[in-house]
Amino acid sequence: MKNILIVLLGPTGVGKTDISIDLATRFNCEIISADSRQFFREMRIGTAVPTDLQLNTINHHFIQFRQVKDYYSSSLFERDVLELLPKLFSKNNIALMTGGSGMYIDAVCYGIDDIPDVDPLVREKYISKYKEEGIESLRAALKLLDPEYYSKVDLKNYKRIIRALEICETAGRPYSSFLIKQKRERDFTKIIIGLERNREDLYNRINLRVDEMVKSGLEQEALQLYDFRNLNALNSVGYREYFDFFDGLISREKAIELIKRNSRRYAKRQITWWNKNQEIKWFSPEKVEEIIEYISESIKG
RNA sequence: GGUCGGUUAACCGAGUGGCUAGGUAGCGGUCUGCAAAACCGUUUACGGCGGUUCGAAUCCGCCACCGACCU
Repeated sequence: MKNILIVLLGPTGVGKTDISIDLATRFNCEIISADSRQFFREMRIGTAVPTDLQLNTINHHFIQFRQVKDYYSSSLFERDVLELLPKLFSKNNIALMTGGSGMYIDAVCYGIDDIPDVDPLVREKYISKYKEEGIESLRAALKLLDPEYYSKVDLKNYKRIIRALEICETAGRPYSSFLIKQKRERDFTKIIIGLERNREDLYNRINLRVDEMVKSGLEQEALQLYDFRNLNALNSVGYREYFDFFDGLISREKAIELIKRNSRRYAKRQITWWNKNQEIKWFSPEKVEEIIEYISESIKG
């Protein structure tokens, strides 16, 4: 019997969590969360982690298993998921992965090139270089070390340039030489389900959900994480806006308004990411029966 | 009824005769390691009708609407 990974994806607020519970119950499988912020145990309200009831009903993996100070990446996620899957498949040939982090999902589904780990000090060096000398000096360095990538990158995006530079230095060869971009074969079948709603409904849901998070104490949660505000994990919608409020830069109302806006934009970016993936079969979250039917058919076929 | 001020894109808002202000929201996109990140692109509007002018958002007249004050 072949192993199957059902992937349930969709923009933030579309309704993935509830459906993932339905599907996991129906197919008697466990859930792998592919949400780059739900990984962190200190971030609960702002990342809309499943309820305790949901977590108790279905076995979840990769939820709140790291601390905000920990380093984690899509590559580590690929490794960890591929390590976990055989264990899940030994119990049942179906597993369900759900989430909204496009790059993490792609890493599991299609693989990601092997690129050496970077010494944090090297990274620090280039970050300082950027801060002190500006992006122009980064460009100049990249042009020298990796002209091929230089001709392709977005030269205004300092993050991309820094990444390339730190790899060049660590490996002693151009970053672009690592970018094979070959899809990896997987020993399981993927069934990729996308959830979509019309834009207006989605945005209304996002706005309402933010209000609910606020009622549930998002401000308090953010306040507790204030000391960690410079960590990458906290450079997240729902937290950084509150940090600005704590710093007196904006009003509380403004912070909440910005959380809504930034969540909407995030959702749009997610949609854009998936737009070009022809493997995704899209459904309305209202049509759970159709999704189940589609999965059942795919499993048989 | 009168006097004055105002009416600019979804919103805010600058612009006094020719040269697409700007901002925000929205929309579209990029993407191989902290990705809920970072970055890029984008909407040619001047309340209505006439007039002056080679040319009007800009000047003139009338009308409509909004606001303030007067009666």
